[in-house]
Amino acid sequence: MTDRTRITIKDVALAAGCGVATASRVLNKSGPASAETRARVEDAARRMGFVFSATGRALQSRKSMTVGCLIPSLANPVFAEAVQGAQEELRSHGYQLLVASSNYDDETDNDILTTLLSKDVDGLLVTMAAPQESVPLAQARARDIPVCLMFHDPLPDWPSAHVSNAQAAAEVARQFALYGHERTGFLALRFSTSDRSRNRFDGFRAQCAALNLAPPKLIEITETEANTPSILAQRLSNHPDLTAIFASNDFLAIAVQKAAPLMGRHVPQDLSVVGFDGIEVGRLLDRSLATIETTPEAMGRQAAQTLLTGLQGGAMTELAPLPFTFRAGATLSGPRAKSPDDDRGAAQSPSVPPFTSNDKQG
Amino acid sequence: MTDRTRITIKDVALAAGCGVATASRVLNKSGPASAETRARVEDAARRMGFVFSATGRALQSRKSMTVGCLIPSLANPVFAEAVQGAQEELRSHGYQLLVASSNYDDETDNDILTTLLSKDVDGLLVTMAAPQESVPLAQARARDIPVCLMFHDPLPDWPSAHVSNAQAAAEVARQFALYGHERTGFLALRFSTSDRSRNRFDGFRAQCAALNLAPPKLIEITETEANTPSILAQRLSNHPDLTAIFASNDFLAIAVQKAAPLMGRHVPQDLSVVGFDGIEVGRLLDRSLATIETTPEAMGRQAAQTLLTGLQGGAMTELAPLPFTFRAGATLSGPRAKSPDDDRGAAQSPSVPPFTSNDKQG
DNA sequence: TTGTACGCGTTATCAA
DNA sequence: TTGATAACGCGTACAA
Repeated sequence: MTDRTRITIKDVALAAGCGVATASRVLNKSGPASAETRARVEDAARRMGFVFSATGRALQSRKSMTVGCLIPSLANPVFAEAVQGAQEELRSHGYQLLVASSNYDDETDNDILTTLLSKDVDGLLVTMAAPQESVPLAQARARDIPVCLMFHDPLPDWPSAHVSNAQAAAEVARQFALYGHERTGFLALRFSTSDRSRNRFDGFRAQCAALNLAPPKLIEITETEANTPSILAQRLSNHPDLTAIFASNDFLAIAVQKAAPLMGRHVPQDLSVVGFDGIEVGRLLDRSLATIETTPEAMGRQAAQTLLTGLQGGAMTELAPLPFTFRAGATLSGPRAKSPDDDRGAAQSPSVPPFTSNDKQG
Repeated sequence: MTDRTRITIKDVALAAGCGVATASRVLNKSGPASAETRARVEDAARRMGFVFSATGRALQSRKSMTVGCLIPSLANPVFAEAVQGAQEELRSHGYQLLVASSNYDDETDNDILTTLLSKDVDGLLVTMAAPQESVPLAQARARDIPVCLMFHDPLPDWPSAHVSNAQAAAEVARQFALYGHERTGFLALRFSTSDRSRNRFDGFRAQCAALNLAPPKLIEITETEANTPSILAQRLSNHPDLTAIFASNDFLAIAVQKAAPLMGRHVPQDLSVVGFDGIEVGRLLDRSLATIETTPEAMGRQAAQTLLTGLQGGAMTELAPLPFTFRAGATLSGPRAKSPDDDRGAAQSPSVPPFTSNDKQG
């Protein structure tokens, strides 16, 4: 009954008793055709269940209508949501998304980019370890393929959908100062390979200096250390003087909360913790997590929109940073030593409202 | 300097002073070539930064090395993790993943499938509302394109990576019975369009009957209702007699926890709640969520593996269900009325250990 | 209004 | 060992 091979426009033309060019014109509404042949072609196409081959089309038109997307991992909801936003935006403009994740591996980043390039993607959405040094990313540029980064602070050569990591981190320093903290730490995963993490630290350190806080201690840990509360506790107990820790993402902040009791410290009385990202979970926790709230889906959407203008031949200018919000939470209070009569450890509000980056810049 | 157009094998052949066929053989190591020409070709290719066009290849070989993936949403970590698992597995075998999400919309499901088909995907990984009635899915079958479902209970025509929704739900009924609950409810989102939800309800209801519990009340809600605690509380307060609720996923279960206080009921003393999926968050909550724990990443991986055998021409047999675990949590205890001296509402352990599907079947 | 023929980048065939 | 050529499915220039 049904032929098990692909139905091509040639088959349709044959069945409709016309040439392929005519069938193409009818099916694409791209040229003249008599009402009668139009009917015959459309009928045949419908009957046979004809669908265009995007491959043949891509080869001919040099447009694959496909965008490549490279991210560290879909297991992190921050990235998954960004991809979700980008996908929706692109699909509504006829583009499909080729998605691959690197598991935070530098070499895999470039392997994936090379593969995506060979797939003839029309554009690229990228979050990776080292965009500046990536050969395949430079090749994309050389081939005039629009690229938009996500999550990265803007780089000289590449537009990026982002929140200002430095400004957001500075706000954390401000909050710590408001609550009376003086000795703080910055807890980072993959510090050397993540410009996002480094920029957060830089912004944090600069603002600490501006506020006359002690220079923050940088505490780098591995994934294993992060996932093992006892080990994390040990690492943290090397810094008994710190009263507040800024974790470079929410998962790390939550890990600190779990590790704190193991070193005999209570959050927030003995140790305040602030995260980054604002994942939904943070709200639902026993002690709601104080954090910088971002909007990953909007970020993906913005990146996609910029890419679309690039795809249409427009100029891709540097993107304005997306807004972030400092979200107050039960993991941040004044340090016990500094306020001896505050034994309960309940979060005390500082005299200023939570900061929102919207307040500063549109 | 650099030409802004794609470098093809023709360019390489020209530069190496040989024919395209020879260049192809060298670059693919697919045929004979003298050491000397081999060197010239490889050198030219490297110099010019040549990469094969997967499009040209796909057209010629009728293999796109691309797999289409349709899921409801990447914003749900359960699906995102499954995609992550599948992507890793497929990439290690040279396949790329074309990902699209439908936002749980029936029509979009089919639109996306049609698009993926036109992209000449070699295989399909699918979670959708109504696989049985999908025309494009049937077309995939007609074109001999391997398809593996994810999350769906096995259907007559399609293999599916899954946990047994009915068995898992039955285990929840068993737990409720152990704790002395008699009047239970099943809270569902998109009940009519989700076979997963329906199968959970069926399994739950059947086991309730087997255990002489009252038939569970089916409570269907909309997304809006789920996201607004006050409304959800109102909906739930229509069922004051229920002492335990089985929510069709963890997010719903968490929503119930948030809504309960609004109707003056405490979890778990006045109302026990059990979820489904076992998302990481549940563990970290104030009251850890009792739930059915599943392994979405393994599910994606399994689906990908099956698909790979199909891609290699092997037979895709029905898949054994993946293991699930009942995870005890602080949201489940005995009903207050049934154990009047248990005012604290602390979870009391029943006399049997938590169930794991591994115990029953390999 | 219609159809023929070419080229997109690749690989397989086949003759040299 | 090599290279010319056909074919994959499509859109389009061009001729009819």
